[in-house]
Amino acid sequence: MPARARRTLFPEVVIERDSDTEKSSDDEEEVEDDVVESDDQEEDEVEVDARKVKEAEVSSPANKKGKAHITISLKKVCKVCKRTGHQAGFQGPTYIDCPMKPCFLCKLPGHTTVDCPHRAAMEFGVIPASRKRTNNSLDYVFERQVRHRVPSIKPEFVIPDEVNCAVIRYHSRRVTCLEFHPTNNNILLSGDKKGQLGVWDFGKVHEKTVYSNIHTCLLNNMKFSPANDGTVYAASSDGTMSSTDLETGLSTPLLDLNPNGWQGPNTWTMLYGMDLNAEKSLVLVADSSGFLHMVDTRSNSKKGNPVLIHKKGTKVVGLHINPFQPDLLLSCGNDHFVRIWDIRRLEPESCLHSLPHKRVVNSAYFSPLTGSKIVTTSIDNRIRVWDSIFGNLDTPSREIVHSHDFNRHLTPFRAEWDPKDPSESLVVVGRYISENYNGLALHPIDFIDISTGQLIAEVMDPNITTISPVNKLHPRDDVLASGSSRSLFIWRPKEKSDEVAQEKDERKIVVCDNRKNKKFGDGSDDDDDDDDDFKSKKGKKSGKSKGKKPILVTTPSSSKKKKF
DNA sequence: AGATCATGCGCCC
DNA sequence: TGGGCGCCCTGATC
Repeated sequence: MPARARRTLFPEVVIERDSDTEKSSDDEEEVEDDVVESDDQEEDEVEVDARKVKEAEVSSPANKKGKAHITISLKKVCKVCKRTGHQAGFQGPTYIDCPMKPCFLCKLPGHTTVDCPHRAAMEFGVIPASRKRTNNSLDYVFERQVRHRVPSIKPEFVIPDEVNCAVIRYHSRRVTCLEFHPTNNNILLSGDKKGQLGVWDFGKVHEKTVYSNIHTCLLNNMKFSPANDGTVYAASSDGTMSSTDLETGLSTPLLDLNPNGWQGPNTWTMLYGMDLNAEKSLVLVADSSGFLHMVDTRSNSKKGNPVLIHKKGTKVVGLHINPFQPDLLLSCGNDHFVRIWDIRRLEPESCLHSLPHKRVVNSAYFSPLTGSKIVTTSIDNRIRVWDSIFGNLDTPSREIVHSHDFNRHLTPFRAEWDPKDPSESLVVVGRYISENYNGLALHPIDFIDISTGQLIAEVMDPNITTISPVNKLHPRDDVLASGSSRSLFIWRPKEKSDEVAQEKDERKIVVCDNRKNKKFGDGSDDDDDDDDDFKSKKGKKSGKSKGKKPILVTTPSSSKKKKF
């Protein structure tokens, strides 16, 4: 597997052990504080031998209030653990870990990220559950009613792996969510941290609209109305849930949890998870204090009282209605739990199942066709899979180690199903950790077979050096949409996008700069810019390959895409 | 090129 | 139980 081969790209790093490192870290910190504000005069005095510096630090009686007596160049100090003798950070496109910290990927002790076995081949990260045969009535129901809907032969996966078109700096803040139009194959909706809603016709690359007056902050989730595909519901951190007409941009607030405006951070409530129940014409939204709210879309009025579905005071970040049995609701949140509910009997403590996680859960989804599997993404760097909601739910069927750490500046990662995969085993998820790809530090978007934990494809483009935490697969076409920082990208399978490119005389890349900044292009019409802008700013961590246009996308191997 | 900032969650007292 | 502090691969801007 090429992933394994990739490992050879990592230089062997031998770090000399500093014999003093165990000593008094408190002192060190105090000294450092002083160092930062110290005077310049003595700058030249101190010399660079790390060991010497160390001794100086420990022995110097740094006076608490006044000036420090010594000035030390911080160059030789590890920026992670503040110790000397090694340094963490990028060296070219390769990140060198701080050896004092546990593995950044699997979080287990005994090795650093570079040596982590999960990094080389993802399937090593799979922790299978012991096979439990319960033979209870739910198993029986599953075998009888659901099993036949799950195809036993896995189809070939088609991986959209080449950037077909992109909108750079479309949003003025990072992208938070994406949604494909239910009937128009070329429309992609995107929400951002500022509450703006983007409508992009990626078939005619230049056609794009941004509605900026719907919400005032983070657009956390949106869904199309099943009754009318011109209407979108959106939940926002401004505490409102709205219904918007895409044609006119007219928006109606259906729920406002902060009717009295800002009364301080303790009273402000935000809306996160949201989903719809078409049968009952309900919008379900969950807030930042553990409650679920329901709104009837026929009367546009609240239905019932809010129900506490997660620990009081914690965010409920995700809701999902079971596609096969719409009375089943899945919720997940910051209390480290995923819960399954029957919305006909919604009361606190009445959940059908609680699925415990080690850390905050970013997302939890039923499988898109039969609704019988569950995939969750948690910030403990694990994707968890339950193969059947009718089976034993005590432990997940598999845990897949995957780098999608929490970072306050990134939209939380979510593993998303491929809605077209009849075997319900393909999932996309962005990767946090970077890898050295021909001299570039890139963060790929991973396609994972959750039935085995195998990494099917890692999709990246040398021009996209930012992390892509938001990804969505098209419900009908072989298209992947991804949101990376403020930009949106549409990926198609390589062959196909070549055809499309030949057929069309369209520009693929649009730079949509919301600010009045001239730096991009020459101040002329945005739409006249092209690929140069696409590449421009990038390459911070990139080593060599600057000017050339390398192969766009790599997948582990071509054979992998086929034959299952 | 380097400094600055934005600002969520875990953990510790 | 709650406030305060610290943070490992960010990204944009100046």
